[in-house]
Amino acid sequence: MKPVFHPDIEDVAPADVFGALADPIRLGILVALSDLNDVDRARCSHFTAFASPSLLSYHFAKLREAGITRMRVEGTSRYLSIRREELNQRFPGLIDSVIETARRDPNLPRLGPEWLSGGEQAQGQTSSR
Amino acid sequence: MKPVFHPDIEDVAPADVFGALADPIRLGILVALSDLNDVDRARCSHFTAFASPSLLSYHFAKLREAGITRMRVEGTSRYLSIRREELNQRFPGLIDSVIETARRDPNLPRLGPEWLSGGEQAQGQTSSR
DNA sequence: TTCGAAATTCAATGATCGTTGAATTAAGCC
DNA sequence: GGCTTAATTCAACGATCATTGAATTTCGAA
Repeated sequence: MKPVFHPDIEDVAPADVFGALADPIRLGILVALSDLNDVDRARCSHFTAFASPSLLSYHFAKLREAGITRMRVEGTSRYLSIRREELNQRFPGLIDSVIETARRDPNLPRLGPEWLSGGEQAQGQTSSR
Repeated sequence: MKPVFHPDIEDVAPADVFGALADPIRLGILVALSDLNDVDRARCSHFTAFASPSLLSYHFAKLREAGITRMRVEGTSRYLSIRREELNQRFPGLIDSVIETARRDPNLPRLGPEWLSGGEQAQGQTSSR
């Protein structure tokens, strides 16, 4: 499997980053990734409530191409995470205040509690559905 | 003169702010406003090196409508400033890390030194031009 | 009252954006 | 092999974007 393109963090311009943040769905994804205590627990399919699969693919690509997220391929699944260390090295403090700002926005799409809590339980459907 | 529309800061969404920041010219304007020690010393015409007058008008409007800048009308001139207190109240810490991030970008348009230093001298042309 | 400077408005352009839905790829499993 | 699931790709759409250049508004000063 071809392992997805990620830009070198030094090639990312501030305007590109802000462009990628200029959308409620993408801000929702970013907050959700942050809520997942980060690394590699977020499969793309966790976000089906946010938008259709093809639209999600589009938004994932935007975030990735702007240097904000990393995507790890494993089988037919993809795992997302925020490129925290690199972002903090290149734009110190920025990503945290962005996430903090987005987290306070009540109009962003949010992850259901079934994905949040610990992350260790079996991931079958929850009662109501 | 009709005194220009400014959105209530509470009506500004994070995604709107990031949208307004997703452009090098606007980031350049923002950094320049910040460099001008803020309040009300920045006339629109200070930015003629950044773009054509009509394009500048367009970018000024974007920043203003996103709640980032304030525009004070005085005669035929307009004075720009950053809505710092309001932004900090609504999105604590955000605008400072945005400006700090933008300030480090070497590719943004910048103000010539004739506008910067003290701001008290006569504003005639500088030697070379 | 005419002139000039400051800035905006307007119409037009090509580019990019967000969204849809259908088709496609790729891997794991019976 | 043939399903099923995960996710992407592609073509299309209308909307918004950045940019241009010409016309317009507004005010102050000669």
